[in-house]
Amino acid sequence: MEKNNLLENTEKLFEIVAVLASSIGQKSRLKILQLLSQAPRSVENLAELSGESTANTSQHLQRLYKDGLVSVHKDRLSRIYSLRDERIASFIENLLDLAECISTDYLKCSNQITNDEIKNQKSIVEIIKEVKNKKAVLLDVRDEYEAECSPVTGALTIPLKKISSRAKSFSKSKIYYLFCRGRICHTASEGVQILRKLGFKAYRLHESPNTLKHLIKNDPNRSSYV
Amino acid sequence: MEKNNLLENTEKLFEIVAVLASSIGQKSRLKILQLLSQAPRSVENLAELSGESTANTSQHLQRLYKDGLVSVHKDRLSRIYSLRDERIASFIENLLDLAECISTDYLKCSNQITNDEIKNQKSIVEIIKEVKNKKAVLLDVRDEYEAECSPVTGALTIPLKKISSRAKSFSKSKIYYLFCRGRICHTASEGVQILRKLGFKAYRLHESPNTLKHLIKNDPNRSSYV
DNA sequence: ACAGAATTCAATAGAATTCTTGAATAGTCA
DNA sequence: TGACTATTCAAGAATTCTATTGAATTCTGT
Repeated sequence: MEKNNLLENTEKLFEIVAVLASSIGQKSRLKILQLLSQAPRSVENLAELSGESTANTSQHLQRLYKDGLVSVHKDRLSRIYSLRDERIASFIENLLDLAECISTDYLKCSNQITNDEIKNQKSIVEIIKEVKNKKAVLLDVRDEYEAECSPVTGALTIPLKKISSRAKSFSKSKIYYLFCRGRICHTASEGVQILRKLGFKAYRLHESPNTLKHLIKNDPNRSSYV
Repeated sequence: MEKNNLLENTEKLFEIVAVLASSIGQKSRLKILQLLSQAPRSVENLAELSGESTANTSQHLQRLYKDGLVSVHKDRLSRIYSLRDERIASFIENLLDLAECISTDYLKCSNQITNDEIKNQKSIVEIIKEVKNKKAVLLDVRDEYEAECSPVTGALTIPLKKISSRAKSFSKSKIYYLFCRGRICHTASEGVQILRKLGFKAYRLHESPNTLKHLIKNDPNRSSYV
């Protein structure tokens, strides 16, 4: 009897975890979660950004809600969805890391301007030190709304669109480290291309805003940020 | 042109990650992965343990293989599948943690004898210290094969079946911490019930063997284990 | 109260997944 | 070689998932 209960519980647990994973395991929903990990958004907004229809997006959001991944609040006519827990964002990053170490070919794609070039020479911690010492600049190239909603202390926010105009005030002696939504987003790569054409030293970081935020926070020498 | 490539890459990445997550997000496959994170096993073996048909298990294994989660080698007539990377095991643990913090009701199930009771009083690190100081005993109640394949240094292996007979040599003054495959397995709970009926102080740990192994390894005072 | 906006609902068609069955294959061991 | 074993293959039925459409709902602001 007791044993049966335990078995049932185990079954239930497997079920719950499987549902959770399969909730994430769908392209449209993954996109939505990726967007929400940057900033809260309305249904219409998410639909537009993910390129799906509104009704479809709404349905996916309802599933994500049911599975406990997102929360909602109302703002006038709209319903604003957000990630229910910050840990979901880091979990998805985790998933990307796993994909990286598992999938053999997927990231070998050609024209990526990443921190791979410098990865083995400089650790992200070193880079943050450089930024702190004003030898380098951390550039957040996401749009203003996202940068505002999940800000990275110590980073300069310059949305991709404005980067070429703002570059006039840049220094050729500094190194520019660009980041966007993280590994799955390529905005920063575009920014790097632009800056390099203009003759600056620019690299892309794969780390997500969230990761960077925490890395900066835990930097023992972070006093100069405050 | 370049921009399109980047967009395609992004799409591809979403796809890859979604496939990976949905590969994990299915009950039978999750079970298989959970089993494989303890020890390598043959198809027939996995089928039996997970309660699915052989053909079905074989098919799931093929999908897991295609998605890069498991590897195979032959041993006489059988094909022995194993987890392709240790990180997959910790990723799944991660997933379980996420489920824990997200799902509101799932773990409130009644008759669980867990380390919840002691969680807020003792951290797992303290428990390991107790074990080191011989005040407590760490009991691995998985079967011999699994315990042998993913051993935890410092733990005493006593499979559930043998626990009541082996308990004769136990001490009433010590605390017994039991663990099994981790959070999703309830063998340790059964063991706790048995030991308590016999009058011993027994608790279940939720941590997986892998986690415990690492915790013990990183214990600064681990010298006494060697 | 009413026009309009944002979202959800309901129904459906098409696609994909999962499990089952029974046969086919490949390899072992005597 | 030939019986046997473990696994895979192939085909199909049942189920579930996804995207689409257009209507219904709910709420805002006037």
